[in-house]
Amino acid sequence: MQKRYRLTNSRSFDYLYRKGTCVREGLVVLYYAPSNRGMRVGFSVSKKVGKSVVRNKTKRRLKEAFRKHIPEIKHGFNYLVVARPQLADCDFCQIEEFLLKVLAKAGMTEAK
RNA sequence: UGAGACAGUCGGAUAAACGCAGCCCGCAAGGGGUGAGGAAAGUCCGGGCAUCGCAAGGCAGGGUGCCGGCUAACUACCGGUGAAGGCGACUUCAAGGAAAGUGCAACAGAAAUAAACCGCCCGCAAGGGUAAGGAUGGAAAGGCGAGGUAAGAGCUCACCGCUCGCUCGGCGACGAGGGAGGCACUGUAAACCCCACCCGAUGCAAGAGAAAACGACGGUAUGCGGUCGCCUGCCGCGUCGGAAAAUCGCUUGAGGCGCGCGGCAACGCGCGUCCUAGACAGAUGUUUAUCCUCGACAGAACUCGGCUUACAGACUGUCUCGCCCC
RNA sequence: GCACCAUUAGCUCAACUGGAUAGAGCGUCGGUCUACGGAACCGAAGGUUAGGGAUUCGAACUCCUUAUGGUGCG
Repeated sequence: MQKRYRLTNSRSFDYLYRKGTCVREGLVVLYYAPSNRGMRVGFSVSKKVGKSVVRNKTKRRLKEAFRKHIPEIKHGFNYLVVARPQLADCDFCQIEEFLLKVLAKAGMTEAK
């Protein structure tokens, strides 16, 4: 995922946690809020998920899943994807499925 | 063939497509190449590097403690000595001083650093001699045997231990031999302590750029401040905002690999060769194909040398003890 | 990343300078009382002193090491 799509400071994270709309689906939680600088996304995998190896792997898979679907996702919003602990046990297909579901529930996927 | 000791190595492979982080080439489009570990971990020691006030003196505090070597440095590495354990290969050990001084040693026991409860002997008794035997304890006055005696006793003797000289070997710790003393002198220093040696503090969130203009508050040296707990000494004259981000530090280093030489080894020297992550919400994933033994512990954040801890499985070398066969 | 602290019964804390049996409150369980319950009173159970090793005659206490939890520094 290219750098221009990333959230890069903790202020944005705090803003999304406080003011963003929250949608839960399965083992993935999504926060989103309107943005005036295109689309940006951050990923949060806490220490509850596991050790550093497990957390990094989970985060990479989330990134890859998000990246595959960037063209279908509405721009003009900031997103924050939070992983729940059991997500570390899922394979990539499940993670992708959870991500698409939560985005659909939020109404952020554009009809093809 | 079985059991074991020590040392060491590897840590799924190959290919393609789409992606990610630096780097290089290119005007651009794009292309090329590189990309986690043996422990990257814990942060237990020691350095490099950086800043602080000249890093100076003293006290306090801390660390280390057989000998020799190695190193940038270390108590942690290597080799040896001694002690303990193991049939053995081999392993483990913070291993100076208790005769500088102080403290502690519960309970038990007659008695705990000191001598008399029972006992034994002499004696009518009073009293005296004695440290063999007894129970306690972690520790009980060198051990054991013989002589000796009223009974006993290093009182005497042999052996062993201890202490102090001597000779020889070793750089040394120490070892071997032989001699003398005649047992005074319990343990504990990871108790205080003594002796010897070492240590300034803070850590890349260090710090550099970086210095200010200006504004607000305070207001005079017997004071205040200044990366040492205290003192001396030294230096400066206040505090806050301005000030936040980007950049640098940031990867060529006591570097890796190979060969040769010296050394038992740690390690050193020489030659050749390679450049091999450098992010800052923080880079390794997804899909497909083939193969196998179906893949453990685990993710760099300034850096290096050690230590410790985690680890599926596979492999190599040297050695020890047993059993069987020739 | 760096610097530190703590761990004792189910919970909150004691235990002196290392000395034998690790103690208190709350909670739990049993009993007395009551028609029943609460309160009160009586009694009991509950401990690998976080794990391992070392020093010592002897360790909750001293030393080393590991684990877990927590704190500070932008």
